[in-house]
Amino acid sequence: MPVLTLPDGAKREFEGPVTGADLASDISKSLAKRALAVKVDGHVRDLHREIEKDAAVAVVTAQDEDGLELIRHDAAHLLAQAVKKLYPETQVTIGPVIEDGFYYDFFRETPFTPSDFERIEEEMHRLVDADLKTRREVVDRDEVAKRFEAQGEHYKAEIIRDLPKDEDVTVYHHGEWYDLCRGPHLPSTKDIGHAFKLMKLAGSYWRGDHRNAVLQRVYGTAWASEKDLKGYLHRLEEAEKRDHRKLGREMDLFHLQEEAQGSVFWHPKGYEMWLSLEAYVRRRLGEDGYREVKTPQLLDQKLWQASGHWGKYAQNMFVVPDAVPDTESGGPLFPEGAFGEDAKLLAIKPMNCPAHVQIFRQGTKSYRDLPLRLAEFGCCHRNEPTGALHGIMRVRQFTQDDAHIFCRWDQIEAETIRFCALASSVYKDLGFEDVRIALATRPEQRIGTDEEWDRMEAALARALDAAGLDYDELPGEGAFYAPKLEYHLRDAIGRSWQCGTLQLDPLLPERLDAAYVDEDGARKRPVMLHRAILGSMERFLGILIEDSAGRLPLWLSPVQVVVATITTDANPYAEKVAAELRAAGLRVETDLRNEKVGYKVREHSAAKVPVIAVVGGREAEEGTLALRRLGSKESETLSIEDAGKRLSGEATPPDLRGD
RNA sequence: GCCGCUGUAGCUCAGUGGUAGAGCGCACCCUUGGUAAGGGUGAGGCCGAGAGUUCAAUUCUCUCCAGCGGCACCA
Repeated sequence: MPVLTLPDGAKREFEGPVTGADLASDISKSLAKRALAVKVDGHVRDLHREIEKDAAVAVVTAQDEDGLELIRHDAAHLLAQAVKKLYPETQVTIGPVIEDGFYYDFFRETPFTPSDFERIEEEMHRLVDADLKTRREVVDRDEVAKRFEAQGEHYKAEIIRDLPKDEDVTVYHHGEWYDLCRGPHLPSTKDIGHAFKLMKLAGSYWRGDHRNAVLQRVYGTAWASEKDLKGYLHRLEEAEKRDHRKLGREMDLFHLQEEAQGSVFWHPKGYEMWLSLEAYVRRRLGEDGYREVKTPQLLDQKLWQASGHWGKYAQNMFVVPDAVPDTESGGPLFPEGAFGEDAKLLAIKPMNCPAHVQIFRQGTKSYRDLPLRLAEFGCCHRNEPTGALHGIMRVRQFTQDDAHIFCRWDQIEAETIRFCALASSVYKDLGFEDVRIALATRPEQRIGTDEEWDRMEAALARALDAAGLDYDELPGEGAFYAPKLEYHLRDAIGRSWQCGTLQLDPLLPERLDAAYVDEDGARKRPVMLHRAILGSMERFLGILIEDSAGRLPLWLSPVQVVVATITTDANPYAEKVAAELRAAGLRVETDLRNEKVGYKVREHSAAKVPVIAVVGGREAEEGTLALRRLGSKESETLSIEDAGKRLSGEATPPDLRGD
């Protein structure tokens, strides 16, 4: 006699075993119609499986998170079913639900093309209309493995062999087709509905390992209703509009070109933005006890060998021989052996830490010098795989807002608290309110004793607690020598970006022989804290552009005001206005072209100029200007002086505001 | 690096086995117009690079390069 407790606390008793479907129709007719599955003690189960025992239950519909997940999971199956029907030689593998949709990985000699989508989608719609009922079957693992093997489904057979031995192996039938699956599933293909769409095609690796076979991945999206699907497609369009590569071109901020793959050409406007951000961070660091340094780009291979980077990361470093290239003989550019064992090789720095240790090592350091905070807007090069490059977000040359804090073990906690406070304040100033912190702890492959790891992890965790910060733990994600903190920022359209980091490092001081003299006169090793707040200037500027959709806060806008004239008669007055606004500290351009003001407004609005000051005969006579804010149709007439005061107030960087 | 797609004017994109087109932008002229496109004229292209097939290749084939989307990577 199971007693089932509904979400509202109501209890229902049944004579004997009951299914989710029975439960739904017992509650209401309309619910029975909409029921997709049933949640039993927190686990989603097939609607037609029996509930034997007392449990907390809830009927799942398309309106629930769980229901949507089921729709997407079934849509993945539907995709596989359609593909198998149209292309029987294809082997199926896995098809999980992902954010906003699903994918399915297939193995196939001839790749799919986007033009296949139409056919596949058509077949999927047909299968939905066919209303194929789902049937769950618990099967014998060896028998079913053989069955898949016999059908040439070698990947499925491999999956079965690797399933945990204590788990039931289940197969789901949708009409004639069936697939190995843990479930649960919708009662029928009809319940998937028609709000799905195949989106894109990509290569992937079997089991995510690049040494394995290449699979064809088909991405799709699926929603509870046509309206939701449309909304999603609309959101994608909106995200495309804020693509920093597109806005960077439209706003004339930067460009990229073949001859400097993965490195950014910053245009005057883009660099204006960079300089504003850099100046802000420089002030914040200066106030917080950091000293800024500048270190060499090219450093001898020997230093990278000593630091340990050569062994582990050489394949991502740019290396040049310290030899004169021979461009005249037509033979090899460098003499034989220029890259050999005894050659002098220089590497362009991929990071700043070894160089900062060199500064620390100059002269004898006392415990009184600690903590020593060395900051650098360090320009680094990393030879990223070509496939990883992406606009200015993932580049080969980038500038980190890097710093290294050299301190004693007992200072780690205080330094971490201090860093967390600074990072939070910077993110807030830059408009990021949703910031998540993660503590990445000891990985499987690591050096050092468990006691040392306990000590390091505890220090970070204590610091976070002391700072009153919530954090998630990321077990196993730490560096091989120490744990680290990661800051993840959520942007205006909900994407998450890892920016800040704080990484403990007892190893590098050891390797590069950094030491200080302690109170008792003994020579001791400092600990290094590698830390960054923005991460990379390039990437962070990209994030700011996308987060704001190009509508940057006034203090970061490269052009803050455009003074646009209505007729050329007002040009001299416009020059006067521009000069006075510049004198008030604003970045101002004039638009004196012989064009209609509507045309000018349109153009500067498209270029995301935050303020347009329109001046004509009336303004010239009165000594005023008409301010039009980006995104507003209203304009406001002010005297030049008032406008200058007000705008320069608004354009003050957040850390310099009096309020 | 791997898989797929793409590469035509500054930008967005049509198009063709017989060496090219639009819109926007740009230049010049007319227009002096009050808040998201006034009109006219004109310049601008080794159709990503190399090889092959062909009487003939921007178009078909191959190789390379780059971009895009994923995968893998991200100290």
